[in-house]
Amino acid sequence: MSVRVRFAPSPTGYLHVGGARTALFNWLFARHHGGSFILRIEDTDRTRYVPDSLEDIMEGLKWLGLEWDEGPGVGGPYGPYFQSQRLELYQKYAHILVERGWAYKCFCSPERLERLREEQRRKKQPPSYDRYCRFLPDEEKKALEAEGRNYVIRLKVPLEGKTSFHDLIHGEITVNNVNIEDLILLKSDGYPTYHLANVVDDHFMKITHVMRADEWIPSTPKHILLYKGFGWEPPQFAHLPVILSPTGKGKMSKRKTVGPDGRIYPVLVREFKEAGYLPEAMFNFLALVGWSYDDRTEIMTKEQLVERFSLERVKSSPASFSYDKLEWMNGYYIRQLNPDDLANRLVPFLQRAGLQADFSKIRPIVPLIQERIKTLSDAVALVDFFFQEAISYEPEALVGDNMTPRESLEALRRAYERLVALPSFEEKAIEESLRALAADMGLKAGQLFGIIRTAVTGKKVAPPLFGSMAILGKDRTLARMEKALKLLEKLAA
RNA sequence: GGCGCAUUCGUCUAAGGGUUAGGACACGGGCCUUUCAAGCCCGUAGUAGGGGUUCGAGUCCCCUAUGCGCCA
Repeated sequence: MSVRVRFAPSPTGYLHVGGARTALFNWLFARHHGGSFILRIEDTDRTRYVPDSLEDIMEGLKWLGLEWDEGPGVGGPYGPYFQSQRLELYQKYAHILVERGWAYKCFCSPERLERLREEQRRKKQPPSYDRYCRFLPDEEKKALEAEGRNYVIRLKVPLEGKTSFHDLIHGEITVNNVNIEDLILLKSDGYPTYHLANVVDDHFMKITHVMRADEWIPSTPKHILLYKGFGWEPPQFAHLPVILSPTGKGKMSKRKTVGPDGRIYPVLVREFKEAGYLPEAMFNFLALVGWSYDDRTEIMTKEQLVERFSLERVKSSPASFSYDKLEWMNGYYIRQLNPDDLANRLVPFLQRAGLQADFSKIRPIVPLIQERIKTLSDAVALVDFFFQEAISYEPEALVGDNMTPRESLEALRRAYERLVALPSFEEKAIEESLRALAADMGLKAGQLFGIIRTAVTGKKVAPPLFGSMAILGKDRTLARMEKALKLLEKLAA
């Protein structure tokens, strides 16, 4: 039997890294086994619906390269893939369960349930339904139904015994049935709860492996009971470790975007994209959250990950999300890009920052910055001076290390004269000329170049100087130096 | 509160009962160097605590602690 797995998000929020990792593991598992990856939308909670979220989820998956074989947009033989379009199915099967004696109608009013909860709270008991309607005589039930009273359908959980299942990651998990309450399967408005819809869909969509986050472990025994009630073979379960925020406190998905240090920490896939992370780096990084290949291999292509992925090597303990490591890996992936590719990816980031950038202008700059950026957005602060007509900086920054303003002025003036006289404004020629000048003047290279760097780029930290000057061109370089000379004259006066 | 899951360097992880407990990120130092990076070399640092089982425990069992999650 071929492997069929699904990612089943609710359109109640944008795609976050936790969801993305779950989707990724499902996708890897499917591809590894030559099976199918299905996208199913669990949109039965109308109150929490977030309008853009469906699009965001699909875009996020596509950005990461997790294309689905069945689901929205592509269809498939087991649709529809929106739960809101399958309501009759859930209703039908809820009632089948009632007929089979595995579930019952519950007519308890919200008021009675509230009183019950109140009382349990007072007695410090765990709140749970007291199964009042489960033991209601048939005639009474019929009467209530004839009256037209609203009802929900609840699962008739065995009053004793244990329910257990084998988890592919955690091993045997067992709970006592007394700890499971008679959960609602079908609400009074005819909408299913998560549990019912999930089990019915997984069955009819022929899902073979359910891979989802750890937090669903406590629900799984309920699902097992449902499968039993229906007489269906349950799928295999694999509960993935949760992703914790970098502090290790709390789930990553609940983390706030702005950290205590004021920095922006993305949590949504779209935020990572906007921050300039590469999808291939995210893919590689996310694969390593809770899974590893061996004791040393970390950089892996998509193909290698598909080839190597296995559930046996998924950890059972939670992992906290390391922005440091992601940044490093993203930088690594950026360095591996071919320069044309990188230039293309940089364009939108520079344009969004207000720079008049296009491929032809950026391409020559790429070799100067490729190994200096960790995210695509890092490039902005490094290259803005290429695109601005006027650059600004503190005049004091023009003074060389261990030099006076007067000495700095002299050095810059002589540098200017040499550059004016240069027949070719090539990187190599510029460097040779200025190195010779430093030697002539008895200056350290860093002293002279530091002055020029500020004059030309307006920065203390910038891409390699001579290459930058060559790209900037003779006219613009000299104009900036003239401006700097004036500033230095004032300082030296 | 009840139930569940988890615990190896700061972080991510490796170690089919027997290794000087390995690698990566981060951090520190050095080399290279026009700044910053990148690259290379070196280093700091870990089996939560306590009991067992065993010739031998990071690895198996129990307890405690702590963290996380689920149910309201």
